[in-house]
Amino acid sequence: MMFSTKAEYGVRVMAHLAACDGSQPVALGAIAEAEGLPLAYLEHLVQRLRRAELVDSRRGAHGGYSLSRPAGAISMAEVVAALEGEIAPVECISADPDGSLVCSRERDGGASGPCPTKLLWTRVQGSIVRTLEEMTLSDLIPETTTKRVSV
Amino acid sequence: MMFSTKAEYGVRVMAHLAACDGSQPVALGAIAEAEGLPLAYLEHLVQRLRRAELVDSRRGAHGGYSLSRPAGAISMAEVVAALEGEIAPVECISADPDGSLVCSRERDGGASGPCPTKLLWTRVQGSIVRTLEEMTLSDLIPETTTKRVSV
DNA sequence: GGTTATCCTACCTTCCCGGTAGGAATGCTT
DNA sequence: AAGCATTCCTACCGGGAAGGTAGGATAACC
Repeated sequence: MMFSTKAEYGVRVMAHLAACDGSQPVALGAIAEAEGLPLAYLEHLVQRLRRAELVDSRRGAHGGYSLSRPAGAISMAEVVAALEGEIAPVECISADPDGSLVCSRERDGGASGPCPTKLLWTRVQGSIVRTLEEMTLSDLIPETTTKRVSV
Repeated sequence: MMFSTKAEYGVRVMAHLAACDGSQPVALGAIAEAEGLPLAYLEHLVQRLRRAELVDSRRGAHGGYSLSRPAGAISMAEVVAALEGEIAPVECISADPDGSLVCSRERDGGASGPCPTKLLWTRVQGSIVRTLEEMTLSDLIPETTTKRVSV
């Protein structure tokens, strides 16, 4: 298992929101009950989604959460990144904008060339990120479930 | 970080073996020292590789490990699977040859259709497995390091 | 004002990762 | 045969994170 339940649960919440009519916010309690997940735990996850500006929140009675954008405009890469953090298969590949972190293999001044395993992990990372970016929330909700209001 | 150091270290060991002349086994202690990794820990990992029949072992003096097959015939998918176990991004996708495990969303008799998030995770899994299967150990070792004996 | 909900912080518990330890088995070498 | 090098096996352990709980503060609606 490579992703934690943060991603698993969080994606479900997003899918649930996408499946609902977005005209009014959905209370997290309703989602928790429908999905059979602990409310208190979902609260943590949805906060991440909110800070990433993927959902809007309304407090108070009849409050809840709603997608900040149409489902088709929210890539799964954004969702997973918000929940799980940076997408990197191994520490070797962990983001270093400044390139400070090199595989321990590269410490020796690069005489032996770059870490031979780096190629593998960058490719794996690339393929994961690419497939996540190719999908949006709207790809998760079957047509029948989508609001057919405007039909 | 999605893969543990088991995969990271184990792949390094395999890459090291692939880079060495395979005519005689390499002691794990030498690899541990060269890669700067704890020997006692590598022993665990290399046992997994051995049980998966990816490496051959020879005990006693001048013993060690060697690839069981030419590097080009060992896919990285095999290596990672041996080290990390089944490749599944989330529990939802965890292998059930018999299909017994369904997402909790699918418990309700499937009235609401299959778990909407399943599509996402199966695609992610597919892309990971595919890229791992496309690469072999020989892709990790630069030409210069490869034995140019038979040239 | 009371109710409904989000928001925030702190805590707790269980699991597994990364690593250690110690020895038994095996095979060279002398 | 003795000794050494190395794999093999089992057990153990400490720390950290994941998964989850608790309690209250804040905000909006009625």
